[in-house]
Amino acid sequence: MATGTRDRVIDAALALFAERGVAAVPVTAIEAAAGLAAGSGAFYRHFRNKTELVDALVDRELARARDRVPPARDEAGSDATELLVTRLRADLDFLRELGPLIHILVSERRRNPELVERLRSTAFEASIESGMAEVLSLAPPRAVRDDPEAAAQVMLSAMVGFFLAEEYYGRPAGPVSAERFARALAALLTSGP
Amino acid sequence: MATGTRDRVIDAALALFAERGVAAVPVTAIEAAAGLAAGSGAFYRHFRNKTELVDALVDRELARARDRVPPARDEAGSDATELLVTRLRADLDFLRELGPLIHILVSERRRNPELVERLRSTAFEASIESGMAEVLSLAPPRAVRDDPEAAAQVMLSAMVGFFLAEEYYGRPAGPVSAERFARALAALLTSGP
DNA sequence: GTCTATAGGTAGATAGAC
DNA sequence: GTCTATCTACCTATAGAC
Repeated sequence: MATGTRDRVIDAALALFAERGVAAVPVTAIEAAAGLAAGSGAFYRHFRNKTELVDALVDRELARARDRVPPARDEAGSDATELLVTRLRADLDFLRELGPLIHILVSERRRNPELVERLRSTAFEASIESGMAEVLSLAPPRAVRDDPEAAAQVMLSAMVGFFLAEEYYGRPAGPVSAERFARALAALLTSGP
Repeated sequence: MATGTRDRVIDAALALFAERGVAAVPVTAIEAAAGLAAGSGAFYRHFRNKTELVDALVDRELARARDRVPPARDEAGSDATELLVTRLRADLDFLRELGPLIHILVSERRRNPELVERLRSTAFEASIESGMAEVLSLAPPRAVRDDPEAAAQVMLSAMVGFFLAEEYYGRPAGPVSAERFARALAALLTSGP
């Protein structure tokens, strides 16, 4: 059916865009990957053009990310550092799931600045806010209490920086594993006077 | 003279690539920006093709970055946190200077994986190493002493994450300024038991 | 080395049969 | 809705005069 094909096209495009970049994937390749004849204009029965496909793809994937249910946290028998390590690991897994979408958003930022602003004013600010609440709930050291908002941005920036290094280099960029990284970050944010 | 034009072409390309992305800039636009007639093949007297231009550009800019002389640090009357804040601010300025090159490297990573690996095994690992030495020299808290390598990667990741958010969003992404950010990060890395 | 002119290729998008 | 066929636009790269 029609809607089935439309979603197959989006699925195919998502995989191809993540692997090669939006600009480098011709519509014909998307058609082929979606089970349509390459070079037939079948694609254009579902999207006016490639730009509209990217918009639909980003909308669909952002909505999917927004609807994600955060895992309930199990506080039994854990100290503040352990609780934060658990959260950071979950956040990193979430970032990894979003990897393909993130690459597309980065490469499309010039074509769609309005989307960038939407993302900043929702995802970014919400992350700072929830990070601040989380870290303040964990008996934080003075360096965090002095400026919780800045500490939350340090936490978010470190996570994003670690994730992007992993993605960019195609593997852990150095000898520090995700586990070790999360533990070091959590220790900095929860230990001290 | 010949070499003069070649460098003008690289300069023009660097600016255009940073602004629009490598793939979106036709050779004709580079010619125009370099003071050559658009559509004349004058470009091809200096580079075999666009790929070779990108390679030359990246080589030149990486060498320029490598040859940068780090500013001597003035330790008079400063405590550990202040010293680190100063270093972090200088590092952020350096990242900002490298902005155009970084965008190009990111967008070209699929076309030139060998360059990515060269960058990882030199710039990334050197940054961790020097960051580790720096932070250990500043009477660090236990969280840093426990795993200095991981703490150094937290520092590097936070800096890169902050910088990239600024670049991606086209302005400071949140209410936390670079100054506040550097101060919070330095406090986390130098205060505590 | 730079120009005018152009060949040749690739990708976006449409027309019309089925 | 999907196909075959094709039109158009743009871009890379070359030829040959100056």
